[in-house]
Amino acid sequence: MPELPEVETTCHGIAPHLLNQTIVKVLVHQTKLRWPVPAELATELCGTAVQDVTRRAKYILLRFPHGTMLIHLGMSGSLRLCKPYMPRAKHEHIEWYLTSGQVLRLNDPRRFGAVLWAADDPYQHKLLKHLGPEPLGDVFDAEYLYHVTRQRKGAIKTFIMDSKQVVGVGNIYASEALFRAGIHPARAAGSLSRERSARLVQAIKEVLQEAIAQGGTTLRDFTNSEGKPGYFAQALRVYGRSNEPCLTCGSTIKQKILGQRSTYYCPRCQR
DNA sequence: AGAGGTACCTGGCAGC
DNA sequence: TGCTGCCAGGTACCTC
Repeated sequence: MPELPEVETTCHGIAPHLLNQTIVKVLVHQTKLRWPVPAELATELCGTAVQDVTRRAKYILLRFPHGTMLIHLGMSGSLRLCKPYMPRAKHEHIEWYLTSGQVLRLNDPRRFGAVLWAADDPYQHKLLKHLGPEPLGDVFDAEYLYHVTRQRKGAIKTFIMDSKQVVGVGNIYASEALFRAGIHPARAAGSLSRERSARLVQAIKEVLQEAIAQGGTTLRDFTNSEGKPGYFAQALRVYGRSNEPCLTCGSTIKQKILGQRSTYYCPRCQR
């Protein structure tokens, strides 16, 4: 579930419920996420208030007076606001009790997600420090993409999924953006012209913005912070459509593995 | 430096 | 019904 639009949707959904709320209690039921959940999380947060809720790449940042909590949803994570009397669901590993009477719960079946603590500037944290520009920001433009892809022989799809180059482009939206830009996913990144770089940047921004506007993708079970599904799944043009007709030209959508990830494309529209 | 592979983990599904 | 094998939206880290 969590690609950038899902994380943005989650962030947006939880922010009003968390801002200025004091943490009453933290319960960590499972410390084994991608990295061990730091012990100070359960102690240091109590009695302090959430000052800000922001996002950097796919990390959700909750700022407190004395540090920042980083939450990554990994491959299967979700955050949900509940009433304390609602029974804890399977895989709800961490609970943050708020003065409002609500509880924020982290559910993550595959446990690829992470909850970390940054006492100092979170942007200097090891995991955030080397991230590339935000895909929806001004830094990520045609000239940038053209410049950083020069001499690169690897596939363009793998390149745009590399968070050191640009963050937030996951497997689904990489396929979708390349389809919209008419670029074959296996094409060498360095072979893109200025014009095609511009088209790809535009397509990435569009596909992400549309998905955010519609509340994220529904694949198997994505639900936003209120438990409602996203509605972008129906807008996917190539992802998950192998052997179905291309919506533009009618050719058969192909699937191949690139960088160990399933990739979908139209062999006629994408060159 | 860049490219490619591996690891972390559970659940759902197809096929037998 | 139950087993096995495969696949899944991320990404840090390792080796070549």
